[in-house]
Amino acid sequence: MSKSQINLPKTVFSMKANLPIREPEILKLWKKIDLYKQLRNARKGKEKFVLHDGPPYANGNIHMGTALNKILKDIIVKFHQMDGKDSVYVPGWDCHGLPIEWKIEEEYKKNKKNKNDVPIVEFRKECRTFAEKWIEIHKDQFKRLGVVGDWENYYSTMSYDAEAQIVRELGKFLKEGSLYKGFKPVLWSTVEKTALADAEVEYKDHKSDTIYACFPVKSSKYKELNNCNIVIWTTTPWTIPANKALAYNESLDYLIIKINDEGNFKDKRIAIAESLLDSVLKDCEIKEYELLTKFKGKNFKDTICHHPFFDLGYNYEIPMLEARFVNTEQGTGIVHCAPSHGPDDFNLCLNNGIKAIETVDNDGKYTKNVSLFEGLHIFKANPIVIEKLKNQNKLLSNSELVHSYPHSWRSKAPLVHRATPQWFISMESHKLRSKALKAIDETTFYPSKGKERLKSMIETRPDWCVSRQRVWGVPLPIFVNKKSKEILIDDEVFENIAKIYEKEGSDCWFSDDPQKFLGDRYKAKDFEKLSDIVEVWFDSGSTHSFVLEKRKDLKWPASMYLEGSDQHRGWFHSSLLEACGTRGKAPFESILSHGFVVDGKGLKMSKSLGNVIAPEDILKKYGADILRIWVASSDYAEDLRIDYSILDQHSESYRKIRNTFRYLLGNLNDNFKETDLKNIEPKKLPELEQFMLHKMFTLNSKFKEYFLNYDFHNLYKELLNFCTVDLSAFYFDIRKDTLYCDQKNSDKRKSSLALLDVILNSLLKWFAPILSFTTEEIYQLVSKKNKSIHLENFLDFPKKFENLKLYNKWLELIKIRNICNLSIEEKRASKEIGSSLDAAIKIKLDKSKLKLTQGIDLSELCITSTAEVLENDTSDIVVETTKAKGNKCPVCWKISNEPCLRHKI
RNA sequence: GGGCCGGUAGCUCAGUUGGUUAGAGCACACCCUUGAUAAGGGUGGGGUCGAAAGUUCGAGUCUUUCUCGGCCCA
Repeated sequence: MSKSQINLPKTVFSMKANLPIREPEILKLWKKIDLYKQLRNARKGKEKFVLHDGPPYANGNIHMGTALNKILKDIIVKFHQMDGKDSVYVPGWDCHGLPIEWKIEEEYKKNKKNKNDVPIVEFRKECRTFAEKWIEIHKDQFKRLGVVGDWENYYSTMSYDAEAQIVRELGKFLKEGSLYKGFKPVLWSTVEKTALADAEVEYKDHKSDTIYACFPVKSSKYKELNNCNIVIWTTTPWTIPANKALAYNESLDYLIIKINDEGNFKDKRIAIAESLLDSVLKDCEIKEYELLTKFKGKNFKDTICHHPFFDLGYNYEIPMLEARFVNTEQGTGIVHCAPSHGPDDFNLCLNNGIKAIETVDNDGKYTKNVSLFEGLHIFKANPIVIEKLKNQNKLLSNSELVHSYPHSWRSKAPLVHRATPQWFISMESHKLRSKALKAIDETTFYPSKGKERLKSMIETRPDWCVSRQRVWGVPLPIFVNKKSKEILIDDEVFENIAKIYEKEGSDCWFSDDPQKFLGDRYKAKDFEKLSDIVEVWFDSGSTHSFVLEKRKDLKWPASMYLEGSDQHRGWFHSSLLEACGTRGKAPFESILSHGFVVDGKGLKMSKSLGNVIAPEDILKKYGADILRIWVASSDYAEDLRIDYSILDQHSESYRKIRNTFRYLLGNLNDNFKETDLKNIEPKKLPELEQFMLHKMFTLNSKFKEYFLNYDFHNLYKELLNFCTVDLSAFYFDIRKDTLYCDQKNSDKRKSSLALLDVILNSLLKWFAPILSFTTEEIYQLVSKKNKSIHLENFLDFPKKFENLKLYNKWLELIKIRNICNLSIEEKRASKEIGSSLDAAIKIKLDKSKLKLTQGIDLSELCITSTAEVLENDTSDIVVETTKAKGNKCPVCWKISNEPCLRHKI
């Protein structure tokens, strides 16, 4: 009977979210209305915010890191869009490179097909098809996360115009003269037959053969060294045939000892570092010896040795060279140098006029430059080197050592340093380093620590090696004159190549007549055409040139680059260098870097630990909005933890938010009236509503500040607390009585409904960038405009909502309310009352507080049947709770001796 | 092995220039409600701030060492 008299909430908005089912339907809607196009139209001519997408590699399913990255991007893009900007997002993919080549080769192996039998062009086509396949898969996976972007017109590094522009960019470096041919050892995989990029190298334990070998002194200015043997220690015996020098440190102390043990080395004199004496004696099992001389390293100057294989035809001089990198951590204090097989060796020898030569070929076999070993694979050479040293009586001892050693991340095979011709961009010749450092200073970093990280890398990095000896990439557009050995530098030729690529892609470089690229002014027979390709970091480092600059809907530089913190050495780094080299400026105004996704304990996800969570699992179990909450609520400046208990927690928060919306919709009966906030006159509303408007005004200010600083975890927390603390436990709870039990047209009820409208509107917009699906679900329900929530703007809260004086007064009232709650709870605990409406409270306040309560119904505020306010002598707030006496109104359940004023029965 | 960053209640996070008994929400426990109901309200128990030492009248906040974790590099 009484239920018919009250206004209970009614809405079609269900409590159960069912996101995994509902979200795909919303995706269909976005597709149907072509949301991205509408977003662009809605902001035509407005200030642009361009978040330039760092291209993921088109290979394999997305993981949590990718999902985090895309969601974070999407949240930021949506924030700026709702802030009134033309917030453009063009997704892209990185397509060239080794991992895809490797996949195709794997397939060949499965099908017993030999890669060398396949024409390059055909192989490249397969790579392209492979990348295309994964782009499509990625696209669907990213869309499912709620990411809105120009999916139809995405960019890729393998598109013809991208390949063409990459050639133009390289042309700029060539023309400038900062791209040069160098020759140096690079980490080489004899399995993949390629040089490896830094990012492709992983260090793990490896068992190496170790040897102590003797280099007899041929001549020395320091007479004590004559007839002496210089002892070296190495973990790579196979590099001994390539030895060209020995290195010492002039500041170290060295010893000459005479071995007295019986055997092949009896009476032999050896030189080693003093501090390594004990370990050498132990390793070489030298028991009896005589200390002859102690001397400073500088005495090694101008000493010449013989190669241990001198008698086997290695009859050249081995000079001893001073080097600072020699230390006494391990070995003998003298280091054997093979300029073809180590960067330190290479540089030291280069500075002393000893050139590196090709000693090992692509397959890892010794070349004809290495006598006795030609054709032998280096990984099979150690025993032979050891055998020959033994035969020559130059081997003091040999053993094995497990140590950290570079391996290929793909094949897991150990790598070697091997001298190869390579192409470099100089950091110094055209001041690239200083240009880049200046550009970093002009960039805003979120978090700020990113600036130092990138800076210190640029400060110390060597020249940029941009060549790779592979096939799936953009060919280096280089012709070398056969006679003069000079590089052909001609804008017309570069542009001709670019034009050709724009039409047909870069495959033709490998198949067509070179004359096609040279044009009429040069003769193909005069030039050697390079077959190297450009390393992929140059590809992605050039995206700004073929995406930001070329597309009319974008701008250069981008407003923001956003990637994982590893990209300080990756995309941030290569983009910075490429743009500074070609344009003198960074291609970005700001950089946002985020941490890595780790498990609930802070450990990295790995198959072996079994702690891997895939985005797909989360979408199936929770839905994208929960994942988006996880992104928004985590502090991306650090690593981001995730596991199912964390997701459960966010899932609970989501329900709280959803029920907040449900309460609003229910009381509004799904009739949302969009009111212009400017038309609301706070002074005409009850104080409680005024208080809430002030709250929302300040919340909105904080919201703006947080979002402009990309401080989402604090922003989300603020919104969540508003829902739980200010709405659910306070405003909603108090206003239930009015909303349910007042006459439909009572002023107070109408005021409250008006506020509910404002709250609903605000929450929808505040949450839209994060809860993209749920806010859309609600907006479709209540908006009569048939348009997406994401097309809306954030609300502008008029200054008149701010009322600090009233706010402070109400903070005092809330303090009183809290004390009342304590008192009521006591009576509840002792079972005297149950519901707070069973209570009648007496509140004793001092004069000043008493004054505050004038015109305030504290029974309404505390949700009790009655509240009596009395004056107190002290400043204490004293509350006394008793069981309310009288009759319970069957409608509003308030207990009173008087008949209910609102509900006359 | 080196460089950088980080370790605050079970969880996600606040803690301004070092200064009173370290905060919030969630989770948990108990109670109430049954007119937001696989909802809602109230109350409460949880940290000594990764560990140790030091500087200081006073340190989560500064220094050093150690430890654990992450990223990068070798």
